[in-house]
Amino acid sequence: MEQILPHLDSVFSIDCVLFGFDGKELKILLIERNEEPFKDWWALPGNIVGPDESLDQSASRILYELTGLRGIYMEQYYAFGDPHRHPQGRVITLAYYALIRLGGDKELRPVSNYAKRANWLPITDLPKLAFDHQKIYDKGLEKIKRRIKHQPIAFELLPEKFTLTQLQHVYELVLGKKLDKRNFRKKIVSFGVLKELDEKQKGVSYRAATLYRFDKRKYAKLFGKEISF
Amino acid sequence: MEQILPHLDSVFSIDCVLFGFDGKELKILLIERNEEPFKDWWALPGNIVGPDESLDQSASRILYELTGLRGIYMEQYYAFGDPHRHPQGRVITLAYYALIRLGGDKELRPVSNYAKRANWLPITDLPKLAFDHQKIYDKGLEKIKRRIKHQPIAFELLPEKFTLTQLQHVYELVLGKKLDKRNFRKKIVSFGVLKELDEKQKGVSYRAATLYRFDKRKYAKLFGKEISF
DNA sequence: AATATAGTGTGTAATTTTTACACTAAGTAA
DNA sequence: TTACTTAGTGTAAAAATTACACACTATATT
Repeated sequence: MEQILPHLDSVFSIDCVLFGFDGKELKILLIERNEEPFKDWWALPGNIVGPDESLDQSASRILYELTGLRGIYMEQYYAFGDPHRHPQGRVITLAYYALIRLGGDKELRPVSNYAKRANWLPITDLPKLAFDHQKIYDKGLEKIKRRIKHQPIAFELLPEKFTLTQLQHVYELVLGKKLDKRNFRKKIVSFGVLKELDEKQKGVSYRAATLYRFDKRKYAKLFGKEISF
Repeated sequence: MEQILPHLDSVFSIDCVLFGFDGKELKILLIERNEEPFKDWWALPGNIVGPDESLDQSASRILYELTGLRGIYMEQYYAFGDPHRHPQGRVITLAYYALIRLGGDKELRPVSNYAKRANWLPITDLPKLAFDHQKIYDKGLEKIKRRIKHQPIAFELLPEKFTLTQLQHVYELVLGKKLDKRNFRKKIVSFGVLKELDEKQKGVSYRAATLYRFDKRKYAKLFGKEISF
């Protein structure tokens, strides 16, 4: 029923669960709040949707403002709207997730005014979160667990060139279980979306592994066909 | 960023894609609008979220108001928020779907004021829809196509007691393709969530089929394990 | 130069799952 | 009794999944 537009007080926000991978651990970006309510608590970064933005644009802007990153795969996954989720009024929030490779080159642009600091914290040891952010995070993790089985999102967590072992490591962390090396390789290669490079891994004190790259062109051709883990 | 609650004009609505099955066709419930904009167009039923409702509660209320139905499996699936999706202002809408068995017993309670009429229309022959409702519907259909492969939602479209042929018919309509009878039966029975009844189908002019019922208890036990079509 | 170390990279057999496919049985209607 | 219509069933071939172990290579250490 959209033909009547009453004058309402309501706030619509976006919260982001930014999953980061540094080669070792899965982490999420949290901010330490500097204002009431939940002053000094850790919270998911989020912001209010502007009047002239689409939701995806808004999510991209928010991600950019908080991290300086652009061009990251992001997707909305759930709306949270319990009337009491925010102590100061009705705030409906739409959750997005993003997957980001951490470390090395680009560091995060320091984050704004409303937070004391921002930090990447390992998901294995998260603090208590403000508002219903634990719920939002839980649902986000659940979502990427499902999605990594069917869509090529694991590559977003890795550098452009990566080894099969690194890729397997990402799958294991997200799915929360060990995978068999030979079977993993067989399957992931059989999808035909990896390009084997001539290059080898550098800087390791053991036999260097072959580097691969995710081949977007090949993946585009497969579209419609489902990958399945 | 939820600590500041500015005074904003924004409207948050819910639109429902109600899929109905009458034993033959898949249909959705549409209303014919009686007011500008899009007067005389067909549109998805929807309404504005009340200030003290959770989103799910709101969706249930809206479904109830529009159809008189309660206790229906509903799920939110996507938020649509293009700034220009509504010609009169910013309206962000959250889409829900519901699956309903039509016909026989309970008829729809006539629907309110803002629509000339409401009607179940077969999805094979839909009219042009108001606003971005075609997009909302498309995404909804896509969603249940995915979901019917992994979750027992097909049963919501059928009466409590149903035949395997009817069940197969539902899968075929939703997935949009023919399935092999023997393989379908083998698989669906192997999930172990159907209870075979002593009863037979009635009122057909040919051999009557055995009736089955979806066994929620058995399904609950399987939880965690994934069904897969 | 020899050795220790640590991760890379590979094949196969057994099992399970999926697919393709056609006829008889049962009930109703004429 | 016959015609009609749908119910209900099995098997063999192909494909996918699983479980499983060792030799190779590069570097670091002595």
